[in-house]
Amino acid sequence: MNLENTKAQMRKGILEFCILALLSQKEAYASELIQTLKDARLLVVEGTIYPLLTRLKNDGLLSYRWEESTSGPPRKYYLITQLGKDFLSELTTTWEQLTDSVNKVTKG
Amino acid sequence: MNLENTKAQMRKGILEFCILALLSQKEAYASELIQTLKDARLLVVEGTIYPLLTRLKNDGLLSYRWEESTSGPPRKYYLITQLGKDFLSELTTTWEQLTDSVNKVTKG
DNA sequence: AATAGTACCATGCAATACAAAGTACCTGTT
DNA sequence: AACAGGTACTTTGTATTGCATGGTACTATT
Repeated sequence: MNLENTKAQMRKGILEFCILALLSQKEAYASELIQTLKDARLLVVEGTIYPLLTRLKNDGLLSYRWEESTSGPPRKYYLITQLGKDFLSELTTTWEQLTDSVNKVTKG
Repeated sequence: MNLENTKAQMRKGILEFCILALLSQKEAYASELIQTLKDARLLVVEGTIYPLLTRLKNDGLLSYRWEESTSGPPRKYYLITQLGKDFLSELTTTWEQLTDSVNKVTKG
């Protein structure tokens, strides 16, 4: 039994929620999202976020546009779609219910 | 993209936490735990909880004892161990930090 | 041209929730 | 005693996801 592993498991599923939430506030590219999440103590790495962004895009929740950068290769800015906003709304409810349930159960 | 699937992913890792928390309050057998979690709107099924309980037992976080029932087959009552209590304490901290981080990120 | 930094992408593995099917025990009815 | 129904525990296989790892490509600086 490994605490780090359990932490990783707890993170499962919430990244999708966090990323949609962040992109609903402001468009961003992958490295930017990683830094934002890192600042909030939510560790994410490239190998996690790139496939996730691609999946969300393929499902129509996100779109993207390329933008040149003055300090490196071009960046892929992701934007949330209307479908993404709708889904985010449902995820918000789900998250609230989940935390409520967990708190009830674990605080006896 | 499926909401039910995402909900299931969000549940990942927290069941371990919930079960340890419930067993720290009172010993219980699997069907009893399923009912308790169901009442708290945390759906769990047999195929999920039995392997989980076995895993927690194998890792020394739980122990169990058999008890005869007057209305069916014998029941396997699980009890939390000291190691389980220590682990639960760490999971509690992890959960609090995680929800705090998610709320900060998603509430912009 | 060589290096360092930034950004994106692909592959393979490990862990877990769940569906589904199966085993076993007990009680009550016929 | 045989059967049906309910309760409880177990096993197997699948899908999904987070992550480690390695790779590609572009830019700027030296």
